[in-house]
Amino acid sequence: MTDQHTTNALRLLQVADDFRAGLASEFSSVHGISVNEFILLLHLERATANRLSRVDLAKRMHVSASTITRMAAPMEKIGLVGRETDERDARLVFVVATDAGREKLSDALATFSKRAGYLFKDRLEEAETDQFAFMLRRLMAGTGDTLA
Amino acid sequence: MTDQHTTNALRLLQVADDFRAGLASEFSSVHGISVNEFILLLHLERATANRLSRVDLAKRMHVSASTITRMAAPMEKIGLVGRETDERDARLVFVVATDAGREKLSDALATFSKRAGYLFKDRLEEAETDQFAFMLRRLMAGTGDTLA
DNA sequence: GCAATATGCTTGCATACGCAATCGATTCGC
DNA sequence: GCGAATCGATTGCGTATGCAAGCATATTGC
Repeated sequence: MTDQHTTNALRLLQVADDFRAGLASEFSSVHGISVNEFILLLHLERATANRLSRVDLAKRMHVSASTITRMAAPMEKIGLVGRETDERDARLVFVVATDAGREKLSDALATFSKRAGYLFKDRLEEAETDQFAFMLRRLMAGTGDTLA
Repeated sequence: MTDQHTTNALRLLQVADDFRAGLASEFSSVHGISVNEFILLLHLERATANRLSRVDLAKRMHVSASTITRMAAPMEKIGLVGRETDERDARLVFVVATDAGREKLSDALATFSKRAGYLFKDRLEEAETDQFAFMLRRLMAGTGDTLA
């Protein structure tokens, strides 16, 4: 009826949703940011010059460009990100991480790693962890501009 | 800097998001339902008597009870689910899959399986697929009432 | 038994998001 | 060079969702 691939996909979604839900709760109460804001900051950190254009961010995050515009606005207001323009192309508006933004990311990343530890530790052997990483990387093949 | 667990969690979210995004697109255009509506139907199918209370669905789906109320309304209107009450407890309102709902689920499940195939086929060996399933199942330990 | 508490569901309000239209800026065709 | 097409960003509108309040029903404490 349901083949192994189907089962795996269902489990993948389930595990990811569970993890994200727990993360959202702790991010909200401890760091005052959403998971998507965390991911936005993470993309900025890993980008050259700590900045990315809005459409670039949108593509990487699977959201629309308008979402980036609206997500960046309050983050600008509280000083997590700034705004820069391109000298060559006046259409581009970069989102750039500020020092406060990088610090917030660092704090949130500690929470993220802690919860990642909860998820994997005691559930996978060390060799399995490596193998899991290897398999996930292959599943991401063709996905450009990933975070990990 | 970022340990293996952190990397794996990031990749897990990334792969799941990618898969969900592609699925949402095809579900919307081909079957006229959202991914969450599909998952709701899937929960009903796997429940005894093809029905679940709203709070039960909410817990399983990581959404609030109000979301279930609002999600079920249009699905009732187009005949995918029905409404039943409990004789013992008048507070309970069950969401129950109709024949049309089960048929819709069956169609959507074919699409789901096809895309699951795209994701895993040619990327994991058969032995790895089994191992992936095994690892995912351990990662779900403690998560009650799963779909797979 | 009855008041107090808990539970299930719904609804008002606020927030997050996508799509389509729009505007300004750039690039292309010729 | 210049009009046409393209591209990046923003905004209006509709939809989806969570939280908190409200309401009806059950359960519990005494």
